[in-house]
Amino acid sequence: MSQGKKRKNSGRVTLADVAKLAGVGSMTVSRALRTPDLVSTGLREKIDAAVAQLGYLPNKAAGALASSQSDIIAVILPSLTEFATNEIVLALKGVLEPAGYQLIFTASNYDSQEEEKQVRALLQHSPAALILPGTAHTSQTLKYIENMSLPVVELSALTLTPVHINVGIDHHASAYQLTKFLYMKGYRQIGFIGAHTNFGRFAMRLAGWQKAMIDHDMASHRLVLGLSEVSFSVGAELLMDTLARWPDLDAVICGHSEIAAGLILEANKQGVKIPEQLAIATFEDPNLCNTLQPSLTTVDIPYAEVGREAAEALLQALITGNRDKVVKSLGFRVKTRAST
Amino acid sequence: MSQGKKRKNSGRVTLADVAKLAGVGSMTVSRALRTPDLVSTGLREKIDAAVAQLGYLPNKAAGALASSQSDIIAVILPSLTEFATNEIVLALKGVLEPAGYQLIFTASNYDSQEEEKQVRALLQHSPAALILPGTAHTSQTLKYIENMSLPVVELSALTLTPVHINVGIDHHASAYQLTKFLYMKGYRQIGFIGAHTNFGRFAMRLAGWQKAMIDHDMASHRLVLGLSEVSFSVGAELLMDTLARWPDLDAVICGHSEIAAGLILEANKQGVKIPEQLAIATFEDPNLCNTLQPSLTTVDIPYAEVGREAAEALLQALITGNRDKVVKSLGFRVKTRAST
DNA sequence: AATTGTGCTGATTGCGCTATCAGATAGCCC
DNA sequence: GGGCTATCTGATAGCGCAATCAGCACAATT
Repeated sequence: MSQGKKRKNSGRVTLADVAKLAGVGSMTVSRALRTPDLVSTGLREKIDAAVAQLGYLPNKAAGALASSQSDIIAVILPSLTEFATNEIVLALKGVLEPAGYQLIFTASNYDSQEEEKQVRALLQHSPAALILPGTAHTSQTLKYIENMSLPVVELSALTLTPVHINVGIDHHASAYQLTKFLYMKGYRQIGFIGAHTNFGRFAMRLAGWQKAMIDHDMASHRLVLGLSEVSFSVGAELLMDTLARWPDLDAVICGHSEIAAGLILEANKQGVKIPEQLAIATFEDPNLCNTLQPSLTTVDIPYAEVGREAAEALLQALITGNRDKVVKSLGFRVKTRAST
Repeated sequence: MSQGKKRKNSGRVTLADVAKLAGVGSMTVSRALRTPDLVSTGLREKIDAAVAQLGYLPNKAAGALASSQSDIIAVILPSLTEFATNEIVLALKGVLEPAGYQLIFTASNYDSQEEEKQVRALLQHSPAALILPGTAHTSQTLKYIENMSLPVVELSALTLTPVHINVGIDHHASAYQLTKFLYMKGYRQIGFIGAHTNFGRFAMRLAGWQKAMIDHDMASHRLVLGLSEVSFSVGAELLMDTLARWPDLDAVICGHSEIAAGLILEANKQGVKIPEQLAIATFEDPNLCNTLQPSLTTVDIPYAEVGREAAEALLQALITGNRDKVVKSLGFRVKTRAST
């Protein structure tokens, strides 16, 4: 027997096993798998056969270590359960997975401290790129990112100081436009209902509404903020409260479509006529908003496009190594439906 | 100058850098980070300071290679855009991330060939465990899994030949029960509308409906299968077709809640009275089904519980190293709403 | 006082792979 | 035929970390 090795190998099939079976050097196997053109046909076939016979799977951890390159792209989203998330995830996958990247997702729950934790965890996997929400980041987060010097994408919201690539929507403007739209329709007592309003795009929407109200000489004080989570039932609760508080309200903008949906369901129950007694408008989820009765006027936001554009810009940056700042603002439009 | 190294290091801060700054050996740093109790207080503090000063982040690829252990858990889901997915993902994250694991998700789109590709890609990251849909796997998939000898969870559907841990729902029985429920309510001409019916749980539901129809001496031929994707609009299209084809239909079970939703929306438009003219029942998505008017009778399926139970069983297997087969079937119940 | 622990630390080695470079072989030109 | 690419192959070293084990100081035991 040979004198015991200091450490036993993991038992996996390795490059060396394939090389031995094929009767070549392990470097040739490595090449045959990654750059087949550089290997002669004969050897390549022998190697492919050996790979198939052994069911060899490369160990990417070892590869990443040796080449300091990884095919992992880390994605942090604000939440995993929103319409926007779904659209963006599908778009990112659609572009990046065919290009050979593996995506890892986590959620920050609109909390920059939590985001920092996630960044710390994800960067340990040496990802090829990092995708985050286009919101404020902690200074530690920025330091980590700088240390790793990798391509970074900030998504969904536009930011004043982009790290690298920033693809998003001007949420402030979208709320402004929506408010203006209601103004044009003749509404004057326009309220705003939201929650989580200190975070991300919701804060921007609130500000956009306020600005529009002031610019058009309307009173901007009719504001209700739910304290708990965003959900149908919160919307339902808020309806009667709001009406009791401001009986003269003729329209309301909801920061989230879930809340708007809750409002409508409750209005139907209570016999409040939409839009005759109260017009409702909101953002984002066309599927939900079209399902409701009456259907809901929304600002349609092209999240799929946000994801696609971001992924494509990132791919460019990965290929060319170019780290110039890229900022792209995508449009939106008010989609009129029955609720206004 | 020293004679140039054969390869330059990646520029990252490494354990050795931290060690040098703290004036200790790198092995001590490694210990201080992973098993702080084994390091004396003085050194530990010096090391912590050095880590903070340098912003050191461990390289998990290197760690995984050295220890042949990884904190990655690979998850393959049938689809990323379904209610079930959302619930399961949140439940898995809720249990496994606090335990220190990092989840990677991909989708197989109900295609076992695609699943095989995903398994091949994911196993290259040497995950600590693999979570897949509890459906049939290709023989190559099984071979890969066997070679890696890692804990495996099959989720959502029960399988006849579990690889290891299998937590799921008896979808066949759920459809049987739902059909029986309609029978008890007095319906006799019960149809089934679906799509994707050759895959996963939808096939089981179809079979469950058929069995129940036969067992209760009802005619089991009123079946409509949409060819395209599952969506509201497909449901809308199918309604009038179905009614034209089988005017005597008094109830219909939809394999997917999206289709049921489409049916209801279209029925409202066309003036078809639900449930007077046609009762509708379906599965899964309580949020959607409660939002619709009339609300939809469903089989409620506790996907969150599926995810949680699976994650906990997996955690046990990871900790104890136990590879005994575990099969867990979770219950379901018919939730009566206005549509029946 | 000699022995045996006990607690802590660091040198060395190897995980499986790829970068690098040195050979080997074949083809080509003058 | 000798030199010279062009093309292919493999030996070696090292990526950053953790397993292993040896060493060392000091306490406890007899």
